[in-house]
Amino acid sequence: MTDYKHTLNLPNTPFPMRGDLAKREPGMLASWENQQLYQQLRAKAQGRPKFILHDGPPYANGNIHIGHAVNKVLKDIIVKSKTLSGFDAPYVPGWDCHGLPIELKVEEKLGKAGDKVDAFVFRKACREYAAEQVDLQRKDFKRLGVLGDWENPYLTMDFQTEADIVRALGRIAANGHLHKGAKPVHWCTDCGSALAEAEVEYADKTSFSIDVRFTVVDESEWLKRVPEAAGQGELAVVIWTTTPWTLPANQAVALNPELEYVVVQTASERLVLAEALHESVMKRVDISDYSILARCTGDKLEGLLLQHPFYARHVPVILGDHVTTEAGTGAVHTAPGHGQEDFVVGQKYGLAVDNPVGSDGCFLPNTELFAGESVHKANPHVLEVLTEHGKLLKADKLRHSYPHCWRHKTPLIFRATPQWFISLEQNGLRTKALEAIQGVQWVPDWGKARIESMVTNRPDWCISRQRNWGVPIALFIHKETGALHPQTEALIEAVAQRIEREGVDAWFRLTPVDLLGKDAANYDKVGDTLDVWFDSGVTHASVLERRADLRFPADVYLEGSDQHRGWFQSSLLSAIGTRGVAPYRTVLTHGFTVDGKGEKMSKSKGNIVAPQKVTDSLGADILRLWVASTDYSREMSVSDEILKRTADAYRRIRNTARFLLANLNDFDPATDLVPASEMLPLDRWAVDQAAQVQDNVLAAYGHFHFHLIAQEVLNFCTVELGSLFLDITKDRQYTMQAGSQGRRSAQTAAWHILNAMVRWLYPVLSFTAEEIWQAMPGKKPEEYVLFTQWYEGLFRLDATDKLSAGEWSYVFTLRELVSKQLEAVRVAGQIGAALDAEVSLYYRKDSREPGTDPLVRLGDELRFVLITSGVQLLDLTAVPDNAVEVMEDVFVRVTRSEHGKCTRCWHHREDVGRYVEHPELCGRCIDNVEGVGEVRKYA
RNA sequence: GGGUCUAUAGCUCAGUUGGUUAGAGCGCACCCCUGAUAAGGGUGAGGCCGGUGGUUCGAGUCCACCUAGACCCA
Repeated sequence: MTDYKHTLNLPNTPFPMRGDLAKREPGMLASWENQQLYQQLRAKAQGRPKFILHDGPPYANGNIHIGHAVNKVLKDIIVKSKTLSGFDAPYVPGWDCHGLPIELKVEEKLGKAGDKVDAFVFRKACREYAAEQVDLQRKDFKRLGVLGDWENPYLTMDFQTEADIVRALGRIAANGHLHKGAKPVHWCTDCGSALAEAEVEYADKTSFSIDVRFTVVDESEWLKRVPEAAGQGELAVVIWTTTPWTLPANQAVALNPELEYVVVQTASERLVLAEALHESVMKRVDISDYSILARCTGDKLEGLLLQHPFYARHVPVILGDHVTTEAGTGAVHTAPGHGQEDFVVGQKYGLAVDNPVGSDGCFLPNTELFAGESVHKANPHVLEVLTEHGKLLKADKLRHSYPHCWRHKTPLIFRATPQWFISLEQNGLRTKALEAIQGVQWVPDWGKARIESMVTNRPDWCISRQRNWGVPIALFIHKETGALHPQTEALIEAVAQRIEREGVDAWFRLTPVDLLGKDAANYDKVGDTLDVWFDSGVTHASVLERRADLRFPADVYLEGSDQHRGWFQSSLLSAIGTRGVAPYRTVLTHGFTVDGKGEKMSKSKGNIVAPQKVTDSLGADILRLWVASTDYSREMSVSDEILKRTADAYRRIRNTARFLLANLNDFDPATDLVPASEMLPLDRWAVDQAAQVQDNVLAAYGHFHFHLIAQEVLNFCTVELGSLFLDITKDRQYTMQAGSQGRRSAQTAAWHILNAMVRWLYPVLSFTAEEIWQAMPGKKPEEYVLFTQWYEGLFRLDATDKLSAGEWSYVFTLRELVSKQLEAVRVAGQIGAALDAEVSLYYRKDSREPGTDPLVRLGDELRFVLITSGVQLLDLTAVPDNAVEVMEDVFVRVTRSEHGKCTRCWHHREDVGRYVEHPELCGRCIDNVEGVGEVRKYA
């Protein structure tokens, strides 16, 4: 048997079937870095319209987790797709570098600042620690294939940035949003200091548990609202508390507006309690003989006045959702100076934030009855006083979980201390922010309602921290009046200039005389630092406005859904507070990453997927494809199975590209490209399909619907290419003469498709797309995919085409039906490959006029479309018994071909064996091997 | 406990303004090919559309409640 294999144009490519991504991606990254891909791109994109995605800074502590990876990859996809859309889309990554978590890490090594170590030394160590963390995280982010200005990121601890943060504070003050107030914080009386949340630990403690009467001041007012409450003895609302020492600071009693309350008549008095709790309370206070006089919901009682149990003052009934029926009486003693919830509800009602307790935990000298007593020891005295006034209904002890100092292990108290706030009301910040929210596009749209309700309900923003590692609240306040220095704006600028040179230490080093001269004696230098949310919140000023490659406002902010409370809000409020407009045009949100069951990841569950592990085993492109395949607007599930499916999809896409490349191995677009008008109809159809896919892909990139892209491209690879175009054109690719029009036409289609596809893929599969690009034949218009824009060489079928899109669709439907019949015959053992078979189609003769019937037009070439050795078109009247009706009045009969098999093209043809020179070939192949070559008109 | 959101085949996702037997790709099973070969082609089996009520001639789509999960609060 003669070997004709060398006469075929078989596919060939060095592009490997397996990506080996984990091993090869790092090399590609190194090469891009050497070539300064990002910097080159910036130069190329100079002058194009800008698209600014502003990076929300991750906190510079700890390894990156899968949520970070999702966030950065999504940003990268956006930046790259916008670049391919013709924008100049810079990406400047950032880090959040100040704050408590870093301080705590440094404390572990050095001890507390001002205690074991000097504050300046401490801050230096913090700066060094943060820089190390930035390096670690940067390495992991880069490994994901995220392209950006990694050598020149923004850090909130850059001197320039620190200075700009102070300036932003100055603008907020100048615009009248700053105010000084008090707020309850966890306070350790042994430390003499506030504690952060992370320094608080919970332990069991035995406390007093008391029920106290708050007697109604004016019973007639009460009866107007609840007439049935008329009865015997005093009328009192009962509260329950475990901290008797907070009663001197009481300012109100809170009820739940929707909860049902009852007035209970006992032998001697009337008590107001929550309906749901009255039985347990009456049992606790040992009263069994009682009846219910009246009932009403809490909202009916708002504003009524009660008598403070031992001071000569009246306190109001207020309403709050925080009141529950879990414990107590359903009426909550409210001391805004001693409780977080009390403080918040107190702000709503304008209650005084009274704090009669000093930093040493003793009542201040002017505290009536209790002056000088330690709060830890005052409880029995409070009980005595209550008893004297006849207000103590019941006293008991209770063991419960209570916050303690992590160092001293002593119980903490809540104590209001002076703090700086950005006021939501005093200069209309809330109203302006709510207005600005209307002008921003929120994606998904429920993000708008979410931030709206948060801005509507949030209390003033407490921006001060009593900490060392942070940007200072660089203000001077008058020793007597507490007012800001009249020259605050100028002073802030002077301080900012020093910070620009020396960092935040400049402030801590500064003595007031340096700036204020002899006026210094009248002013105090504020020692607090800023909440780190302020640092990151004002990056619209310290980064967007400051850097020449960026601009304010950003087009897009993109973060996890938790940032409606965090960065989206801190950025909005600070931008409104400094310049009156929102810092972003669009806010995109992504969901959190969960496991395969939809549950959150945790060490204890052992369901954590680490991005480093994925990149080191499957590769970054697989991780990126997973991100792109997942609908990020809800929770994003990852598991081993999901990643395995993702890797499957990747292989399909990769192999499709590989096969396209393999068929283009001898193709030079400069000389071999067939003009669109001269391409074969099937090839034009394939390009038309690609054009449709491109429309969808570009629309999806535009709407940030990346998961549709992954589906679209995979489907295209599988169906239009794998099942149809590539399978059908193999015959032409392999058997026709290398330079024939039929083969060059197929290659031209493959060329167009590959050019389009490599760009669709790039934003997601950056490594693989670049690898494809490098493997493509011909002279490239650009060295890197990212330097190009979406491919414009695709086209749609039009009226001049020999077969319309609808006709192709009909042909392929018929092909599917024929396949089913082929399968039946194959399973029956009569054929193996489809080329072993011949097909007869029976249908109405009147429907197959040469001009109207696409099958008749295809003629003999229909056999190539069906990949069978022969096709006969016959009239319905001739249909034999063994034909199968596959659609109405269309019958198919599949038979095994009786002809010899051409060893070259594998078709079974009548003329095989007829030619002496080549007894194993069909006439078509002989023509292709040594004649002028076959001509194809359609497929 | 409150607010916001989610729930469609084993997996990832489509399902227009409510309208026929709920779709795709992957995976799975089986068959074929061996000139894409740790590839490729074909056929097929998989869904009480989270649950229960309701509105409607008609509900995966609208409403209420419930369950599970996520985020933010408390």
